[in-house]
Amino acid sequence: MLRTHYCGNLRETNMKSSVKVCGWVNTKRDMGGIIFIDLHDREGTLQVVCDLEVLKDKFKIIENIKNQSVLQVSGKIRLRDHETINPKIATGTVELYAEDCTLLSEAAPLPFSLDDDVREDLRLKYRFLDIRRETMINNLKFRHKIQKLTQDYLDNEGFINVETPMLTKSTPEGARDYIVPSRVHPGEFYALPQSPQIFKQLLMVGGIDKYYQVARCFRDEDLRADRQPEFTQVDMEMSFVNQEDVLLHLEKMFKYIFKHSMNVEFDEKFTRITWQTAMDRYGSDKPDLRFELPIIDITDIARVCEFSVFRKVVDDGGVVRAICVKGGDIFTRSQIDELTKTAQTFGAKGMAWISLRPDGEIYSILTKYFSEKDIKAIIEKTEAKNGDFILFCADKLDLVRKVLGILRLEIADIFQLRRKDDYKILFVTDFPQFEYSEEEGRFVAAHHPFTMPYEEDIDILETDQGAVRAQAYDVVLNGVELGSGSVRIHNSKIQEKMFNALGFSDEEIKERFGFMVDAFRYGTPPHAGFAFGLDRLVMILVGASSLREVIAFPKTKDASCLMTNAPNVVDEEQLEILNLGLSQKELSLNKKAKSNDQIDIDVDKVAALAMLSIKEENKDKMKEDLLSIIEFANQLKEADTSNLKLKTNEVTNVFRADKVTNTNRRDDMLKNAKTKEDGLILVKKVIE
RNA sequence: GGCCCAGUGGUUCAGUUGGUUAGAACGCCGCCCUGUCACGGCGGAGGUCGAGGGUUCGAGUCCCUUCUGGGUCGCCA
Repeated sequence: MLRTHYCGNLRETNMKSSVKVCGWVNTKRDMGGIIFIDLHDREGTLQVVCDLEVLKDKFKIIENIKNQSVLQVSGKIRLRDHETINPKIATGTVELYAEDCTLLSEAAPLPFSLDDDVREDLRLKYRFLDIRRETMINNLKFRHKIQKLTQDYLDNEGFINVETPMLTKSTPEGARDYIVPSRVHPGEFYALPQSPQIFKQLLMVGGIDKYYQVARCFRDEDLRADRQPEFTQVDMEMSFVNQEDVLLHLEKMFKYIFKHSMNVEFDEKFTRITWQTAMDRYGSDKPDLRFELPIIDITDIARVCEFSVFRKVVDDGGVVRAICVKGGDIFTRSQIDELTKTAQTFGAKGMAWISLRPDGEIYSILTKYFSEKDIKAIIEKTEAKNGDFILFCADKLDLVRKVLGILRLEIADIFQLRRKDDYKILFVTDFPQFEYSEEEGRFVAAHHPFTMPYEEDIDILETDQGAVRAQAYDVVLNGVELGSGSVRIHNSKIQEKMFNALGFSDEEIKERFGFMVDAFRYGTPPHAGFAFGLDRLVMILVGASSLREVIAFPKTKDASCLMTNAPNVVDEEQLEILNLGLSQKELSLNKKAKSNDQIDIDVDKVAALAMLSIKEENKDKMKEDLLSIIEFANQLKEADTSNLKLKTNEVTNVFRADKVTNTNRRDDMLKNAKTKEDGLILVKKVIE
């Protein structure tokens, strides 16, 4: 047995017992004849006392031990003298008096300190070390807890955990898919699932009745702090339920999770608001209700006011809306400028405002455009009092909603109304069934094409698509969309209408989800479901500002992995097996000449790489350098370096910086490069 | 694809209107120390200032290009 206890779990109750612990050496305090070591494992830190008199020969192991080495220590747990108690650690009242020790693994100096805040790229490159930090371990532990609580809840409610395929078919109407080539079927591809949507519905047809899965999902879209290309959803589906049943289930589930993970209880029922209300009152389909700050429509006042800018907007079919900020008169000029800048960033032409001074004076650039009557009407409508600040946005409906929605959040931040330990969770219901896609010039499914519209809206499915409301709902926590779900269509006739409304031809229906339409002919229960992003929930609950803090091995902004260097180039043989070829265009577009890939030295390839790394407009300028690198590459060739591989950025560096004149640098690179083995880039000649 | 921010020994940072040999802390290496807990003391090594080009008598500092990472808009049913 390598150990009897975790370091972090030892307490006074373990006094005088013989224990064996293993862990990483966090710090060493060497007093000469006695050395203190903070030994750390996932449960915490324990002070180990190493006495020369006791350890004898083994003492030199401790004397020479490097930070972060892995050490096994056995000995007795002793109570610390009162004055040597360390209140900063949980084990602070005890210490391990070492009787024997073994160095299990020596550690090289770490590339960064585990105590410092360190550059993101370093953290990701050495993620295995980054995870060793207490906060990361705690985040992952917490994530596990949330996942387990969710599963416990669903298990208890009679849900069955079923796995669905990762290699599957492209999902309709969604984000871009990650695709996987098939060796057996040349020229054909699987898609990685964006969600198990279709499969879970087919499980309902199969009679599973209540299903859940902690499912990995993939979307090939650009990343954000709260968006990773692969992420985890807790996915569920139920048969013989309506929307109300699902919402009650979700409410119960989230209350269970919050109670047992955060010790947070929600006394009342979750707030429910319709999408329409959310958009009008808060300018967002995921409103943050930790504060109110509602958006107020003053279009009617604007229509007849004396300010021509507002009037014109209204005449053109736009709206004018306002936010009244209680106590907003304290805004400084630069804060107002910031708000205006935000409004403009999101497309507003400007941001009008009125400040009501505490003494009742009205301060605004609008005073000269507005009549006293207008201002009075606005103050009345927005219920503004002395000391308040009213800001306006006038434009098309969508833009006004968006801009005021964002300003609302920014204002809340100024007043620090978005506290991390405050949790407001709500349902947004009655999403529109369709939204108009400018890009495609047609209505597309707002949720997905299997979403059930309200009964009373079925008649207008094909005639007034913009007005159809779906039985679709989101769960929103503190302004973040946690997840969404819907009642599904289980009636072939309605499904057919839906496809028609979306403009699918019979051919397309058959090709894209023929199997599903077919399956629904054989007895489909009414069903509905939901899925929420596990990563996002955990992120919010641990108070992190990026998903990377709660995912063990996340990707960077451009969806690559700094640790493994994925994605990378595969060799020609693999491509051949898959019957894949890369076109010239792909080669120069997909930047396989990325810094971390490596290449065979070949005159053409080096030249090609050089060309790839230069922008078109700079090519003439760089021509001379290009000749240098070709010369350099030739020299390498003559030097019999057929197995030589270099990092591509090293190659470009050579050609840019050294121009083959710095022989020391070149020799260094040769030495360095020979030790690198993997990687092969297929760059064809692109200079013509 | 657009916009914004950052890049200075291993790490975190400082670096004045452009001006001697680029500093500090931690870490690392060597020596001393039997009650420390971010131990302490003495000594030492370590830097193409991300890269290239330009302006200048002179660039870490100004300009252009480029790489890397982050944030954001578009995008994300």
